[in-house]
Amino acid sequence: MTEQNKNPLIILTGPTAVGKTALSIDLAKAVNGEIVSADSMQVYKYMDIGSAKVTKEEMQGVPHHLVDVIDPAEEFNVVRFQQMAKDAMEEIYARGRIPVITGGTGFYIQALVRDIDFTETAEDTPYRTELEQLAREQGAEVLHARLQAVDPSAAEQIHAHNVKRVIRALEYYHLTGEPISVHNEEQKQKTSPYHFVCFVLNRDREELYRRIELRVDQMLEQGLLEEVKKLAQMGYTRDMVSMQGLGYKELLDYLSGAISYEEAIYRLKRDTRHFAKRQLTWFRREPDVTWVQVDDGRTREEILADMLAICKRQGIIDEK
RNA sequence: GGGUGGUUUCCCGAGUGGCCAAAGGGGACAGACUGUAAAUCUGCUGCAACAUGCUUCGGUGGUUCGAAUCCACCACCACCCA
Repeated sequence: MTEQNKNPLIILTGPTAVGKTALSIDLAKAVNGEIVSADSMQVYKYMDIGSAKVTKEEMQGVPHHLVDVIDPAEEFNVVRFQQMAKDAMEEIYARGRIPVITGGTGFYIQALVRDIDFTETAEDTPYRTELEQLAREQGAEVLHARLQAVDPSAAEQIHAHNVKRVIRALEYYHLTGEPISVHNEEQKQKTSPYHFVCFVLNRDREELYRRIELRVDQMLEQGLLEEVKKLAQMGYTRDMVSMQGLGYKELLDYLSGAISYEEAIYRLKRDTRHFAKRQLTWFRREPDVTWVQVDDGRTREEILADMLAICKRQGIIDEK
C-alpha cells in the first residue's frame, strides 16, 4: 500500500494541561474532522471535572468519540481503546471525514497508529492473581527469576521491581508459549497503516507546571471533591482502574481518612507534574512526531494555520 | 536584660573528632514502557581535566596530624524568664 492509498489521520497530543482541547476543536472544524479521544480517563462516565473532560459547549458541535462512554466500574485498557477507536474511525471515514485523534495517553496513540497487535491473548485473571500473590509473599525477585528462565531477553529489559510488567511477560508466555520479547520485536517492525501527522504540543516547563497547579485549584473550585464523593457513594472504589486516575485516587484517600486534605492536594499537584513529565519523555522517543511550541508568541490562529499548512504539505488534507 | 535550643548541600532532615561531598526523604532533572499507561518501574542530583583534585555544613578566628563535629567571639532564628 502506498502512502497515498492509506487513510489520512491527524493526531494532536502533548502533556496534560498544555491546551490540547481548545486547539483540537479548532483543528477538527478546520479540516471537517471528528475527534477521537485518546484519553484513558475521559472515557469514563461521571468523571468530568477530574479528567478535564470536554464539555458540550466546548465541542461546538464537533462529534467526539470515546468520551463519556464507559462505566467507571469497567476496566478499560489499550486493547479496548484500540478496538473502539478503530470502529469509530471506520465510521468517520465512511462519512468522508477525517479523524482527529486527541488526548495525552501516548501508549494508546502508539497502539492505534502503529496498529500494534495485542489480540493474541485473552486476559488470564486466575494466573495473574496467582502471580500477584506470589510476588507479595515471596518478593519481586522470585517472579523475575521465573521470567529469566523462560524469556531471558525480556528479563533483561524489565527491571525486577516492575512487578506489573514482569507479570504481563510471564502471562504472555503462559498463554502463548512464546516469549513476549519475540512478539514485541515483531511488532516493532510494523509500519503504520495510516497516512498521519502527529502534533505534540509543548510549552515552557515551568509555565506548564504553573498551569497544572492552577488547573488543580480550578478543579477544586468547580467541585472536584463533590464529584469524588458522589462516585464513592455510587460504589466505585479505590482499586478500580478508573479510580486510579489523578484527582480521584488522592481525594479518595482523603475521604477514607488515610491522608489529610492538604496532603491530598499536594500529592495531586506533584503527581500531575510527574505525569506531564512522563508524557514528554514518551513523545520524545516517538519517531515521526511534529513538535509544536505553543508559547512562542504566535497567536492561536497562527499556530492553527501552521499546523494546517503542514497537513497540506504532507498531503493529509487537500488544498483548499 | 537573662537563660536555653538552634543555624547542614535546592527543601526537610541525620550526622557530635578521621571510615563525610556528608544517611534518609522530598523536589528537580533524565530514562524505560507493546493488555492496569493519569498506571508501573529505573537512574541521577557540590564543582571538575569526573578512580587521584578542588570548594562546602551561619561568619571570623582558634585547638588538633586531622573539625560539619571541640573552643572563643559575632550574626540571625525559636522558645522561656524578666
